[in-house]
Amino acid sequence: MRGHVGARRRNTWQRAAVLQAISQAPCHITAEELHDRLRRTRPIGLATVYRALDAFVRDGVLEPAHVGDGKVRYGLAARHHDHLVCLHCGAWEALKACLVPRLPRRLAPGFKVTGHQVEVYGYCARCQAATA
Amino acid sequence: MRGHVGARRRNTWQRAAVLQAISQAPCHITAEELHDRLRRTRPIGLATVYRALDAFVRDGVLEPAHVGDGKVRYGLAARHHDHLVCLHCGAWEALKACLVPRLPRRLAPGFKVTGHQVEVYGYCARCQAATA
DNA sequence: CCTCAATATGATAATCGTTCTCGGATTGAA
DNA sequence: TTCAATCCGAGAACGATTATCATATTGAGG
Repeated sequence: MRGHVGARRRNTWQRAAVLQAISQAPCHITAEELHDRLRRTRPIGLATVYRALDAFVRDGVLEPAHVGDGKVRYGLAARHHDHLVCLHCGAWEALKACLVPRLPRRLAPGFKVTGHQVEVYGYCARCQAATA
Repeated sequence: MRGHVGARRRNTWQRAAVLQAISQAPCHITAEELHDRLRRTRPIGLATVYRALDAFVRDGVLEPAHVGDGKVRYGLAARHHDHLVCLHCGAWEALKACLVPRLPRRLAPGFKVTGHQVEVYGYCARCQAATA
């Protein structure tokens, strides 16, 4: 990783576009999906998208989420990142309700909490039916 | 993914070794770490380790955990998978206490919950000090 | 105890998300 | 306007995981 938490960022249309696209996405989105959307308007490099996402995460604007499919998804830091994940087929869906409404502010000495993500594991209805 | 939830599994020393090594590990472990440990005793293929892990996850014996470093960690399904993750340097540490003691059994129609993982995001003490 | 089809293993190639490299373009403070 | 710091884009490199495939093992049935 490079840069600093409070490092000076330059304003470029690429970063503005990344942030705007993410804020308009219905839910968490991958770097590649973001790249595809942005490219429909103007040419933009994939590496640039990744760099912008990394910078926003460092600045606390975006938060990453993992669903176990090998891709990192990004969303605004204020949004929830709770998912149901099927251990059999890997299918996942976002949960509307937040499972951890009151997160302790001091979980470890000096650690400043800014957000969280919950992955709930189990078996989806379809996989259960297929093996009943 | 291959295999079935209730598929017939054969007993091989490789799978037994994988399960034993994981149950003895102090905390969540990656496939590569597992492979290195197992290889100290007997030769075993990395692909075999991955296949065994996948099978155990499908059978509900193991659960995956993600810390955002691009590697999947595995642990017994009963264990907690709560982590503090620094958004700046990527450092992480496991939490002893479980943040979601009472998970609702019915989050979605037909979904059978077996476990969960919480990632708490923020900034570690060192990164805060470095940019104060 | 044998047979044999189903399944597992291992070495390695392939995949694919992500990061790195580097020459050239932009930004913004002075 | 100047210019150093920073960013961009294209593609190579990287690394974790998965696929391939020939061979070996397992275990239910005879």
